[in-house]
Amino acid sequence: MSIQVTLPDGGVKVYAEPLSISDIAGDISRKLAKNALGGVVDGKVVDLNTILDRDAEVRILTWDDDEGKMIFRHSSSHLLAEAVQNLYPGTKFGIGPAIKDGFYYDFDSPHTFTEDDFPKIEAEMARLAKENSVFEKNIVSREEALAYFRDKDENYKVELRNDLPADAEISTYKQGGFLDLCAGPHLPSTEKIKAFKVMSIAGAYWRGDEKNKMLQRIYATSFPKKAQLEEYLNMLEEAKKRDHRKLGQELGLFTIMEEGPGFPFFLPKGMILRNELENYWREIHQKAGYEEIKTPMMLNRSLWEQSGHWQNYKDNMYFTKIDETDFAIKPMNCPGSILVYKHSLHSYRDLPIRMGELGLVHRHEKSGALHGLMRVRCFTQDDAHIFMLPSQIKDEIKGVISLIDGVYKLFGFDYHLELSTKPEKAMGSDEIWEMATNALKEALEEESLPYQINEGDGAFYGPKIDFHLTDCLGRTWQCGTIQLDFLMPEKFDIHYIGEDGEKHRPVMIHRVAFGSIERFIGILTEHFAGAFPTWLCPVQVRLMSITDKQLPYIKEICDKMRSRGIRAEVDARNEKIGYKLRESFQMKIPYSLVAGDKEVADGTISLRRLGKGDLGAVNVDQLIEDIIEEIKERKNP
RNA sequence: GCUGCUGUGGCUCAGCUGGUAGAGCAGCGCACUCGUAAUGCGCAGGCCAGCGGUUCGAAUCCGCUCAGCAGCUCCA
Repeated sequence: MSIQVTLPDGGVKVYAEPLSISDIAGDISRKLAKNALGGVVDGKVVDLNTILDRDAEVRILTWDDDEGKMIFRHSSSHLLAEAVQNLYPGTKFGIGPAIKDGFYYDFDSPHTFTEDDFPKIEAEMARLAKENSVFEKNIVSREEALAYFRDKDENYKVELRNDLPADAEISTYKQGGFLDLCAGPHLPSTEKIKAFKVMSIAGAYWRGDEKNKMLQRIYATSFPKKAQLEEYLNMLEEAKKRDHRKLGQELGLFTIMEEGPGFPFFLPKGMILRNELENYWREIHQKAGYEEIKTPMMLNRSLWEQSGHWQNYKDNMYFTKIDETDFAIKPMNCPGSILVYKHSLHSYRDLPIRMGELGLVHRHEKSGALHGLMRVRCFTQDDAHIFMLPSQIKDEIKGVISLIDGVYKLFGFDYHLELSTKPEKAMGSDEIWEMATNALKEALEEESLPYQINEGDGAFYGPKIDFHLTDCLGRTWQCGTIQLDFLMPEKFDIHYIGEDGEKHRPVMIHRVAFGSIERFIGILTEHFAGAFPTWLCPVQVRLMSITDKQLPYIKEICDKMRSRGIRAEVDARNEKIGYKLRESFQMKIPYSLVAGDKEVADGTISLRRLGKGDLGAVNVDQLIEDIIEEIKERKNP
């Protein structure tokens, strides 16, 4: 008998006797043996010490593989649980999975954890890791599992065990003095876990259900090397510096006051940025054949009942009364757009009709959900609704995809697509849903765009394509969405007159590119760390003089720039040049221009470009043309 | 909404175990007229989130409310 192992590169190794994944790694190279964290056998992730006794395709997992990281972090979470078990007797255990960037474990403990406990927990974890306990796997019967955890009064584990399918193989892993109900896989032993840090503590509902008890969740992260942990912590620091709430405050873009929780105020500087975004938006939509409308912020309740929003979202809507009649503040723009469509008759020749609206919507978000500009109670959707013939669906979807693609490319965002399918609270028949979902799929496939399926995450009236963009720190944000809708046209009984002179039902697309302008500004702020492209900058140029003597000279240049549409200002304060420059940099102003006697004599100006240092004296007129060009082209820094 | 934490001048923060507020920055004034990330001096600015309680006395202790932060839940 021999065992044939096929490796990812297509290479085949033949072994005479059963052997472990770890042995295979060792046979490939010493380095791989050292770095191996687990394996994949015929597509299944397994422990490194799993014995292979048959032919299989094998891949060795290291830290470079996502699955490898998951194994490492999952084992780390068991280490955390063991530390907590030792330090805080009486604690019951929930679940402890690996997540992106780390892991957590949920505890139900008589002790209330605080940050002060972190060093103690870390020290205990370090002690346990050094003991290099082996992760022992045991297959147990349902009864054994039940008996063990019931005896220990581990009611959460008992619940988990009870919910496992009757034919499921139940396994436990034990390292040191900690035994957990766990499917694995795990590291061979704890010694590889060299660098870890307890990050935070937070409440979390048992099994993610807000009806259940809230447990204490300890978040932590771990790495094979100390340097990697340091790097990760530095990245977090960087993200913290870029926090749009902090930068929004420092740069004077927006503020949120106690008087209006979740209702942001845009300050003059933020308003400039916002208007620039909206100008850009109007420009590209006008080119793409959209018309712009504005619909009322408050409309009769019956409209929302007709659309289905009342039934689905009334708890998150704001209401008021006018003369005994209920009105709702709009949480969405589509019913308004539909009324505009209905307002006149449409011929098939007029379709598609693309109606855009920068619509201010209000939604009652729970107080705990609010977060700067990212999650607010009123925001502006850069919305549009396309009414079209069924035959136009694919082309319109492609058109929208290309429009949104252009928006993200402009800011240098990468993105990926997700297709969200029928949710539980969907309206409409399965046939309609299938038709709509297939239309979206076909459009994506014809454009050869890769996408993931996001099962059950569609809107109640239709499936959607979501754009998830990645910022420069690698974080992802869901922004654009394209929703295909056969239902609203029916609910609102809208139609067009076809070639045959009869009434027909149009199909609708709902779509946004920015998503929420407020949120997009938040994302841009973090993406650019406040150093926006010049075209978006509230102040594009700041002029300063060495002494008061050159003030008239820079004022003249400032006027010239302003007359050409550049947002320039003079810092006329009687301060040293270093002081004035410092503030200019802190305000992330792209162009800092300095004039002393030399520049006045030569008719030049000294240029210091944000992030590029002192560029020396330049010709003023040429500089003006360059800046105008940069703004016009909407170049990135 | 839930769990935990926080709330002091425009901003960032100090204020030990309760004795009725302090700094830096920003602002204003004066002097200096200066070459690429903070010139010096002076002035002004706070019912310590709000309400109630304990106490001879509360920014400090307790309760409630509001707001914020980190998660959870939710996000058409």
